[in-house]
Amino acid sequence: MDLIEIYKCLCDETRLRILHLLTQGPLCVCHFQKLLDLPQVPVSKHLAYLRDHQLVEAHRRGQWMIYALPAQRTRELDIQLQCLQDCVQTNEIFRADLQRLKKLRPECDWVAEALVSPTPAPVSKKAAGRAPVLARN
Amino acid sequence: MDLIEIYKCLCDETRLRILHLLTQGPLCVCHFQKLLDLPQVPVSKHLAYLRDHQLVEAHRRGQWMIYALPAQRTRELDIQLQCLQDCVQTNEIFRADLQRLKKLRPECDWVAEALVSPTPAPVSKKAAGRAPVLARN
DNA sequence: ACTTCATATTCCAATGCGGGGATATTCTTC
DNA sequence: GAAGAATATCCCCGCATTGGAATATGAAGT
Repeated sequence: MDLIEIYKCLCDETRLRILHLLTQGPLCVCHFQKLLDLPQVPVSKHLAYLRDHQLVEAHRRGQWMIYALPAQRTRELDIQLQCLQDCVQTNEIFRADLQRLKKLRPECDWVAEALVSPTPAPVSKKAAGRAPVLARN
Repeated sequence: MDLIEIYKCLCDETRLRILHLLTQGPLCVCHFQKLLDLPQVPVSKHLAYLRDHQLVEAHRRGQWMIYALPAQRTRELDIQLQCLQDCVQTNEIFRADLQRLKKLRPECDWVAEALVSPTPAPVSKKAAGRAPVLARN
């Protein structure tokens, strides 16, 4: 049953926050590290979990992996994402996430552009001028 | 976070089916045994799980425990239950559950009445004439 | 080629949950 | 108060999931 898999993805706070952030647009791993204030490994694992269950899509651009909500979504997923939006409005944690995302915007806007670029080829360093630098793990 | 607990309750197929059935009205344990075709222990356990997380309420009436969706629901729960309804429309398993429930109706209508009865005192055998008899475990 | 950055995977220990069997509890009836 | 019906709880086992540490992969720059 598809629906169960969706709920399994949604029943973890970190994954919920990730999905919620993705409703605002694509992001890459390093952004999640900053936004969620978590080390790289758990972030990667949660993204892998979501990817394995087709709740997100991953696209490589150079050394970055860009994560986004799937372009084609099942009816269930669409409904659930909308529902999540409704539930989350009044929640402190998610509101704070949106605030942090707003501040991080200039640093991660290139992601959305890189994603729509017709050539999935690596992005040149210049184009990705705002590439983030993060400490290991 | 409240929302997470709700999702944890929803991420099991049996519990989803239980909640879905309850949206049609209150039921007691023996009905779930029949409707879900599961032994008593797992049914009781899932109901306990849902009860512990306040997704359902339990009311004793004589030797029966009647389970129902909570009279007072949080906004999140209301939204999620509505969402579940939407998602479930096209699903074979849940449609089949509704069919079985329809057939079982004469046998479990007394539950709803017992629940609204002003005196939470035990129901007399006569009033509960259709009381079910089930094999152990 | 070597280094560095970004990200993924693997290994391990801990935990939570589901199923089954047995048993306990609560209420009703006789 | 003893028996029986409805339900709950306990114990044990297996499995999925999670976090941390270490390591591997893949791409870019020099």
